[in-house]
Amino acid sequence: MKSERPRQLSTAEERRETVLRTAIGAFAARGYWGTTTTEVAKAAGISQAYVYRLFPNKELLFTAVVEHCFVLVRASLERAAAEAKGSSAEVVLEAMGDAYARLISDNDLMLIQLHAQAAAVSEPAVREVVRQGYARLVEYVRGASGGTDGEVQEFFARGMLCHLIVSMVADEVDAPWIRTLSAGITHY
Amino acid sequence: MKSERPRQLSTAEERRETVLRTAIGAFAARGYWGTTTTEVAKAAGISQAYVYRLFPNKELLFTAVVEHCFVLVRASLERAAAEAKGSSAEVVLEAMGDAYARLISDNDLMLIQLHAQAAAVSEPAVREVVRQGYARLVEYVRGASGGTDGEVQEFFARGMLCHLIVSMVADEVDAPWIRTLSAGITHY
DNA sequence: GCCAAGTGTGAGTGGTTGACCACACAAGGA
DNA sequence: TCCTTGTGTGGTCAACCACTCACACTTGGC
Repeated sequence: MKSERPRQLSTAEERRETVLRTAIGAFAARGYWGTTTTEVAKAAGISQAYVYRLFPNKELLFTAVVEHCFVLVRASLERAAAEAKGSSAEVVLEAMGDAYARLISDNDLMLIQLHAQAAAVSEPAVREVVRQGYARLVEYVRGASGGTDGEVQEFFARGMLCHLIVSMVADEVDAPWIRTLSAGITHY
Repeated sequence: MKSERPRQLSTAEERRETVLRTAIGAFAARGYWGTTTTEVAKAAGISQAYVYRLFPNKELLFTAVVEHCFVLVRASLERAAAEAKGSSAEVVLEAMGDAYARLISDNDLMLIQLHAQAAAVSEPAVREVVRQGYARLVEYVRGASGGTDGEVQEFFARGMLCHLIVSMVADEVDAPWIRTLSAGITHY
């Protein structure tokens, strides 16, 4: 017979997905080295020991989270590109930029990208995931928009500028230099 | 009588400067949370205990290093702007970009900026230094180049793109997406 | 030579971290 | 009912971290 609640315990796979989702918020604040596995466990509502049942070690946990974020970003761009299909490269890129702005309105997605970049410097496994992530992203943006190399490059340059603005919590500051940096960058 | 070597011990001020200089290399790899004060001490050739005589705590040590890096970057841009004085905004900005490319050819300067950005997210003291640093940088670039808001913005956007390229150690990879991202970015 | 001020370190301290393991409990088929 | 398989945790541990302190050595003025 089927019980009322489908299950009392989750399957390991379900738990892994929960951890992946909630760990974004945990790692977003202090990145790879500054975030403890206990914090990740608390965010997922499980014990710290169980984190190590689901992931072999901290590095693979982090790389899985980063990979998951890249998937989310790509999915968001795909939706935007689908809606703007058939338009000029400029319009498609603008739609993608807008989708990105919406996606990261809670900032955590973007902060993971920033922290992944920082960790990539000295952690080869993270570097590989970041490379793969941007490789697919760049090729997807190029293909879906049909933009030139220059347009695609500028698309990502603006994305990186977003990281800077968010990491400085620029919306707390009102000054000419901030307005210059964030000109034309939508903020939801 | 005057001894052969002017001094056997350094003054505290000299030591502080040594630490500031050498700590750039130490923090460049793993950033604020991933770098231990022991590593900083080793890079400076002093004991870990003495680091704490020269700086009250790790946070103020790191912010001092970040501040020092901003000073170096600004000085480099100033030299470039002085040489290109009187030219059009485009030429001055190009000279500055080239100077920046030369300055960070060893990558450590840039990596400190990246790690400072990452730490700024959750460390208010670091955030303040980063804000101040970019505030002066943006205003200086605007003033010295006479460029429009858009030109200045693009100048910094390209700088951020540099951070991404360096953090991924992109020069190890040869692929279309890498060439798209790093098109026109000088590499010494 | 003496002494006060400054430079520098070895040897810790308390607290935290990533990782591990024995064990308890739930599920569900035989 | 029993028993295998899988879910989940408390308790622990060695290693490590930021930070401290007592103490030794140098310097330079007298």
